[in-house]
Amino acid sequence: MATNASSTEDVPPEEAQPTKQNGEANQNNKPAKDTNAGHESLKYSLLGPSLTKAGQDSVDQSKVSEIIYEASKGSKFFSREEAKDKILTAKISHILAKKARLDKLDLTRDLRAADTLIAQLELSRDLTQHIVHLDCDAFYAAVELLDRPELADVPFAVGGGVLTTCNYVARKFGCRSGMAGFVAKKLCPQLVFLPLNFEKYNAKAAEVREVLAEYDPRFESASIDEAYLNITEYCAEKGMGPAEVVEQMRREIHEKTKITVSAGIAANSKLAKICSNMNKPNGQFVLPSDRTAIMEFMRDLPCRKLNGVGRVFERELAAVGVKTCGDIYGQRQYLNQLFGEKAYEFLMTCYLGLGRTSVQPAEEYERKSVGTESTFKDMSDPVQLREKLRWTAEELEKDMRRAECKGRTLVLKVKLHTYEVFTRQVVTPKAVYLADDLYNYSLPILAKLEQERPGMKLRLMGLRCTHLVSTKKPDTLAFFGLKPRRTESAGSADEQSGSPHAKRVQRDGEWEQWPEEALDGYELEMDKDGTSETREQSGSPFRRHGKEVLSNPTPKKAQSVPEEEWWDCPICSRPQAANERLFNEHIDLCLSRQAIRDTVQQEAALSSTGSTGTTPESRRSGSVGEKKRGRPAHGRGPDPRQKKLCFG
Amino acid sequence: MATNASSTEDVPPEEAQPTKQNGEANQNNKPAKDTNAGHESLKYSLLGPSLTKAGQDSVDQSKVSEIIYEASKGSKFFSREEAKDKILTAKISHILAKKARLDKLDLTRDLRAADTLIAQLELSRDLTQHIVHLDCDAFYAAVELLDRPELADVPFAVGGGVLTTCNYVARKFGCRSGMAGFVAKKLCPQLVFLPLNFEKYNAKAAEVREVLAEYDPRFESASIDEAYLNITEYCAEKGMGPAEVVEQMRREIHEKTKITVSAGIAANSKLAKICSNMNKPNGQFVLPSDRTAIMEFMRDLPCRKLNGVGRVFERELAAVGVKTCGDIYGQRQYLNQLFGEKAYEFLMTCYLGLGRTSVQPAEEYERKSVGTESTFKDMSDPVQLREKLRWTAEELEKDMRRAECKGRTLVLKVKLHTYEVFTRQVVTPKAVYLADDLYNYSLPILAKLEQERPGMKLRLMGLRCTHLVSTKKPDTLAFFGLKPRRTESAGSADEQSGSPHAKRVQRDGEWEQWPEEALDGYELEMDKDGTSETREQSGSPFRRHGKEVLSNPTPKKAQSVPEEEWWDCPICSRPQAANERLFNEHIDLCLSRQAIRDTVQQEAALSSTGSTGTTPESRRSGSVGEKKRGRPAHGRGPDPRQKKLCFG
DNA sequence: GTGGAGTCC
DNA sequence: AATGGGACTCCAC
DNA sequence: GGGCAAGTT
DNA sequence: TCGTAACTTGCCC
Ligand SMILES: Nc1ncnc2c1ncn2[C@H]1C[C@H](O)[C@@H](COP(=O)(O)OP(=O)(O)OP(=O)(O)O)O1
Ligand SMILES: Nc1ncnc2c1ncn2[C@H]1C[C@H](O)[C@@H](COP(=O)(O)OP(=O)(O)OP(=O)(O)O)O1
Ligand SMILES: [Mg+2]
Ligand SMILES: [Mg+2]
Repeated sequence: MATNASSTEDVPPEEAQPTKQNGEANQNNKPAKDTNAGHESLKYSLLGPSLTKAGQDSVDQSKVSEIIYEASKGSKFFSREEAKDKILTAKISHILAKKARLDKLDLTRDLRAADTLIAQLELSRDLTQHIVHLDCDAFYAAVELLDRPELADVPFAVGGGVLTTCNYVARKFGCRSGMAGFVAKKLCPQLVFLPLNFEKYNAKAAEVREVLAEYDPRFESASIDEAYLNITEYCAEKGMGPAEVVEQMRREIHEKTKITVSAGIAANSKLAKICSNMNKPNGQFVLPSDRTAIMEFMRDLPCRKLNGVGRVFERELAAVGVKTCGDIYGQRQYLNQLFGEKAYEFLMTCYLGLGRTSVQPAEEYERKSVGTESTFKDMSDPVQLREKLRWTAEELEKDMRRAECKGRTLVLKVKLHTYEVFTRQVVTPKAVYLADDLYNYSLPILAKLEQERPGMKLRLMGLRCTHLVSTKKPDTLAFFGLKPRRTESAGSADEQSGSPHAKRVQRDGEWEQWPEEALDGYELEMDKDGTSETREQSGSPFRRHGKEVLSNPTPKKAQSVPEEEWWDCPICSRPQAANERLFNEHIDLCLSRQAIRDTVQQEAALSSTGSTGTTPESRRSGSVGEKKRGRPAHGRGPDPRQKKLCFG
Repeated sequence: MATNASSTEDVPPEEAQPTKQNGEANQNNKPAKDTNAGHESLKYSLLGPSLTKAGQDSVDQSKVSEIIYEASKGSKFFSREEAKDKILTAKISHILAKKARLDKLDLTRDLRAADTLIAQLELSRDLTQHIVHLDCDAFYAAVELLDRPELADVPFAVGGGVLTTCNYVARKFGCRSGMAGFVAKKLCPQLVFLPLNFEKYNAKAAEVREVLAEYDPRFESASIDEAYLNITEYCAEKGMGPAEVVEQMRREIHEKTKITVSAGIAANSKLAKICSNMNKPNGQFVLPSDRTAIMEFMRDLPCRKLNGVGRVFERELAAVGVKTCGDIYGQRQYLNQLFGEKAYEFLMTCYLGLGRTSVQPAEEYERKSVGTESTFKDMSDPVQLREKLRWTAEELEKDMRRAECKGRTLVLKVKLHTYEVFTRQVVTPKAVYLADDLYNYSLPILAKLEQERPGMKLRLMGLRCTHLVSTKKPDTLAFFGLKPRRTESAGSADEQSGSPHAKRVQRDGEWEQWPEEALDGYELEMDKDGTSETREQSGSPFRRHGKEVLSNPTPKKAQSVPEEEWWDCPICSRPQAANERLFNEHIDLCLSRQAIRDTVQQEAALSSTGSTGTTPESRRSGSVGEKKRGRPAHGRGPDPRQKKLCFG
């Protein structure tokens, strides 16, 4: 139990700087402290990705770290982590070297560029909106607790092999999301394991959203247990303050759903997200919409708290002297060169505490991929692998049906027994979704992989479709503002096995049952003392905790919408609004689809604020919808839930 | 007469590289070749700014250079040029040093950024349009020749102190635009000097434009003697090829106006501009709208031929190994760091041979400044200087009346007897244009300047208004497409001495006569043997060869336009369309005028192609006007005549 | 925003 | 003896 | 566009 | 009890 300096807090270890001290150590030809220093960062890494985000601390991280380290030592997983840690350490010293070389250069240009950017960004600051980020407390655990009230005071976790979450009792022991079950058990031998019940979580999530819609009908579901709301309008109408509104909302959620939520209230979504973690669980935090208050808040905020900053980036930043967001300013002249344009701009907005002030329903975003993957016992037999691929393809077909789309490229993913991951993709001659197609097109690349590494032993296989084309009718949904969901899609346009199969049950995110594959059935039900050790079954078709795009529940009145006519694009076969000009525009667009897509994307990235790009979609907006200032009704933009490092 | 290597052609001298050779020379402590090397670049510089553009060569530049050098030697002007040359040489060695330091760095990121940019730009290539650049041959000279046919075969120039142009006979002697008269006389003792007659040039220019309107009613006047046309439509309608059309057009111009023009035909305006110089005079050149043809054309094109590349940039580029546009590619990883974002992007588009394919009438651009300046005998007496300032202010008032605008900031410019130039500006508490105001507001900054440099001796004084506010009614002119000019502006909105004084005579660019200031009258008429050396009088109110925005002549039918109503913005006092939404939008905008202006500007610069910014103006466009593909009816954009290095 | 430099006609 | 005038853009501060 | 690393829930 | 699954973005080649 090495009680080294600064290891009782969840702060990252100091980077071993190539200083004189280190040089001296090398002179001795004996890296005395190096073994230890190596452990430092590795141990920190082993703490897992969800470290600071979990909210509750007051845990002796050094003990936790030690236990995890001991539990992990020697495993293949550990080796892999070790290797990655080495690589990262090398990468960081490379960064530092580059910074040193950069220092010899004249950086005034970069400095001024940064200041210009800051000034420009500052102009875009909007403090007029009240954005709320809501996050359910220990969500899966909370849901499970409703059915198992006796677990209220005992530490328990949801998920077996890896914890998806655990209750706050368990967190006191150091248990966290993403932690291996057996490690958690070491940390907390009394820990109870519960299996996953996605239906329940989805149903509960729907209940919560039901309440949210009253406060902002255009709220944005950011994940199964999170949402953003813009309550500016609500506050104005009701003559209430934001904190007051959120208290009421949280009370109402608690009453109606019996679960507790935490909330952050701030001028933009990035800040709100950070704030929702401040008073977890069952609390809320208001960051005043005041420039200096925001700047001070950011100044002392550890970078790791930022939404796009994980273990790796945290270490890299710390190495160049950036630990808090306030530190960013002092290093602004390096950041572009060291970390690239995107990260640089992201960090700038973070330093300033800027973020999105728009909030848009999830169904206005375009899903970009559908996939499935599973872990299994090490496998190298080619026949078995083909069986597994077949099975994976069938799983994927189900998901594709549910998603109502096909894919034009197929990605095969494998993880070796060493935890090395490889992916290989093919573009299919046509958009596919049937298991047969998925299998037949992915088989060759699996074969090629086998050839590349003969006798490879797999622990995971996955398939994913990208370059999706929707088979849903309401492709242009967003153009006309929030259209109610009952499209029912009696489509004849894309007859190719049109799968009018997927009917959604209203508002609980369920769908018609698919024939449950009878499989390696571990239908485990863990008892409370956690003795019956069963492998988690993650192959259930209800395992979704990924992308499930549901309409926001309509709060009161259902608005009526005229029945539109649709024309199908001969190129992409997506239905289009029956308007000649628009249709032609779309075809033009489609003809150089990818090219234009890339261009637009890059442009959007370049021009940070306001400018709307050139797609016909964006051209269309502006005539209908909310005229609420600062909350324009966007057409399908990028997915704001994702923490793209880009501001906006 | 030093006949040094490579001095018989108009190529710039080699930069004295800081190579070993140079280092050795320094060891000798005797810069043996340095004196010579210094002369090289200085002589080249003395050749004047309009070197390669003049078109005709086959002149022994070494002789010319030598004569100019000898004629200039010892003058204050020469000293100043010498000093500037030194500074530039130093700057270039600084650039080279930076490049060397850059070489120690990892430039793969910059390299890839450049390649990405190239790819992106390539996507925007539009080869579908036929753009023509027309340029009158030796324009002023050609116009003068019509009245003096006996000068056909004798070398003559227009303008006294400095030649504005000269005929092609004179050019054989090395005479050029911008050359000092006395120098030209040394080069060509027989040279005849003619005084300027701006009325004639403007009238003739209008005649030419009359013809142009038949071929493209939306042609763009780029200067008094140049225009861009998009003849794609015309070609299609008439079933003629571009070369054929342009031949016909040039023939027609020659028949109707008796002057000859040269033309370049290419896929975009940048290329067309270059091409119009290829077969001057009275010739045309077609660059095939074929990617590889264009790339090859650019590959061997000296950078100096590019519209934004002058003497200085040419030398800087040559120093880093970029002499032709093809050379740009090899150095692309350095260009951003060495020359800045704008120059970098500009050079990239040049390497690719890309440029604007849009052409828009001049009246759709917004003038940004109005000014006047004049050179005089060295003057340091404060009283005289005040008189001069007073006179300048009065000149400016006239120009402001003609321009129908006021200015919110005032720029005083002085040139010392040493040719050093200084400017000082003030923002006026309100928009001004009256001579009294101009004088009273600029006097303090003149005084301050006098204080800064006691006893300063001036050779030039100028005043310029910027941040203009128009007092014309049709502020929103561009929104409704090309509106005919007869606005007549019986304005009552801005009553403050509304100056309904400026009435324009139709289509010849003249305006009502202002009381001619009786001044130091040198009403010179030079005789053909050029013995009577008189100082050019440039103070005439008809001296305009600057910005005179005239409507394109309407080719056949005059379109009728409904009489609009105008509301005046309480902030900027500019008239606005009488539409409540638009008006409110405008006011919002005005309230944070500068801030937003800057933002938009920067954004426009950032997002290179297509994206349209966020001003209400730009939002408005798109519903009316040409639906011609690739020729969108723009709202007031930036002035494309100006060679901003930005691609667009 | 200010001042200087470069560019073009 | 002696080197223009109007306008615009970009950059560094 | 392919492959991979990183981040988030 | 034996280190998840689904999804996105960004960088590099
Ligand atoms: N690494 C993970 N893998 C799979 N599922 C996860 C993972 N992390 C979280 N989840 C699931 C389970 C969580 O209950 C749910 C919401 O996550 P999150 O909000 O981050 O934590 P939490 O709601 O469980 O606790 P809290 O928000 O109180 O910290 O998402
Ligand atoms: N410094 C200057 N350089 C060039 N032209 C100038 C200058 N000052 C005034 N002008 C006027 C006179 C020109 O006739 C007119 C058009 O210029 P420009 O087209 O460049 O040359 P040009 O028409 O005289 O000859 P050409 O086009 O045949 O080379 O602009
Ligand atoms: Mg949560
Ligand atoms: Mg000309």
